[in-house]
Amino acid sequence: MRLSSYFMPTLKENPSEAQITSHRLMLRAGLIRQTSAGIYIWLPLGLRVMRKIEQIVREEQDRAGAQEILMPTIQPAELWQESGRYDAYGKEMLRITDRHDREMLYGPTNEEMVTDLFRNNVKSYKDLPKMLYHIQWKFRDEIRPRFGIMRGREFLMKDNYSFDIDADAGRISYNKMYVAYLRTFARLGLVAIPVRADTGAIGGDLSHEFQILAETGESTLYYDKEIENFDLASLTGEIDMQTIEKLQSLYAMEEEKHDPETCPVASGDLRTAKGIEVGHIFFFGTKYSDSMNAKVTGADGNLVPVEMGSYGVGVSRLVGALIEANHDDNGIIWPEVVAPYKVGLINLRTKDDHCTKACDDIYQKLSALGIEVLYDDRDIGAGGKFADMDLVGLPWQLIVGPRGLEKNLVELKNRATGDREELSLEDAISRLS
RNA sequence: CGGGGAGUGGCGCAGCCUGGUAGCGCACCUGUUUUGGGUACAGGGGGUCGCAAGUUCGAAUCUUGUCUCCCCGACCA
Repeated sequence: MRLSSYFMPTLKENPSEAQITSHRLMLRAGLIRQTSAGIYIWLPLGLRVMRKIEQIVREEQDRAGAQEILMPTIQPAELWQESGRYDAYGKEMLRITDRHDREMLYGPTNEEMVTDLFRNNVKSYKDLPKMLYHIQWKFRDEIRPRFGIMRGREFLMKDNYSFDIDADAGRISYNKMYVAYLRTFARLGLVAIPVRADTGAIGGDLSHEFQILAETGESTLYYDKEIENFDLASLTGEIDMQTIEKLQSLYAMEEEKHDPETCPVASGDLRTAKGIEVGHIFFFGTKYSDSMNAKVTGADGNLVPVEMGSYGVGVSRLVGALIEANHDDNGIIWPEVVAPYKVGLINLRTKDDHCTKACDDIYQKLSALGIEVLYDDRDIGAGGKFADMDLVGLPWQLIVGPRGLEKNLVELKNRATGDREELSLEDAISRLS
């Protein structure tokens, strides 16, 4: 992509409304723009990052045996009246009336809808287990949206729902998602600690939140320091049951679940930290299948309510969380797996025909190799290009100017380490492929 | 919802107290210059001051109402 024609409105100064780093950088690097409190437009660069995160989440869901569907954002109130949550949910639910005076709502989550789908179409234990997920926009009318995308009112969430014949099978589905989450966050290069959590409005007795440690986090965590021995950011391979059991046996609690009186961990071994909740998994059994009459015929011929769980990942929130975890004073530092482009090609002298020719040539070669390149071919000063490229945070910068070209050299800069290397054109291209 | 702060060109801000129809930096456009970390100079375009009502000869400035945004708290799949 040529920057001269790309929509990437960067800001030199910090917008006054943004307090935390990720919010500031998302505005400054041209990832998002706010339209009203907690509601944002995703600009090209931000959308590319979100799509990449979404894809990693999707791949791990599929790998765990879940099947992707797409449910609507607008739901009929009847389903929620049936489960009893229409009244229970309160003002966080955005209620809408259509032209026929029918009560509708913008979905904050989809348990009711997916339970309805299930009961209408699945009748036998032979069709179980099933896991159905979608990646869809949600709306929660938060009392106070804040921190940019991190606590927005509209947000993109992956939510998966499991259906099993009994509680034991349900626990297996739960653990499959537990593993999928460990792998998902590890692939994103994040250390996400699974902590036991309150089940809140969802209900049930088993729940883990996946928390990324960050000072700007809204949750408070207490955990056994032994958890730090797990290399959580590296769990991208097969994860055996032993690891799961060990990890789940260690003390790790979200604030509401932590009780200093009964905590078994010695105070010297107890860590406390702030965390950003990026995932939350629940096993709630028959809470919805009972109230909504979602039953299947068991092997013995009797009808039994299905055992269910639900599993959420805050996809849009992860964009912010990744920035909180990966930045410096100059801007964002994207991990390569989610970077909007892999390489930023900087033409230091667009008016120099030789230099521009060389850059055009590199751009074509890299593009032909399938490498995502953001090519700064704008007619502005070198300083601005360096500053923008650092701000936007692409993993590699390929800096090309007349001075180096005289010696047939270009400069390759690693955004994360700041290391620079002078290479021949050919070597630079092969290093990036 | 309780407490606090703020709405003046795209962004950051000054002006408001002591009313006289708007200013600075950045960004933008033109030209020259410069070019390896936001180059310099000159010229230029753009706002009626969140909205409404009121006071006044006259309101960005005073009064009242209202909307929006931000921060702290409560809240929170």
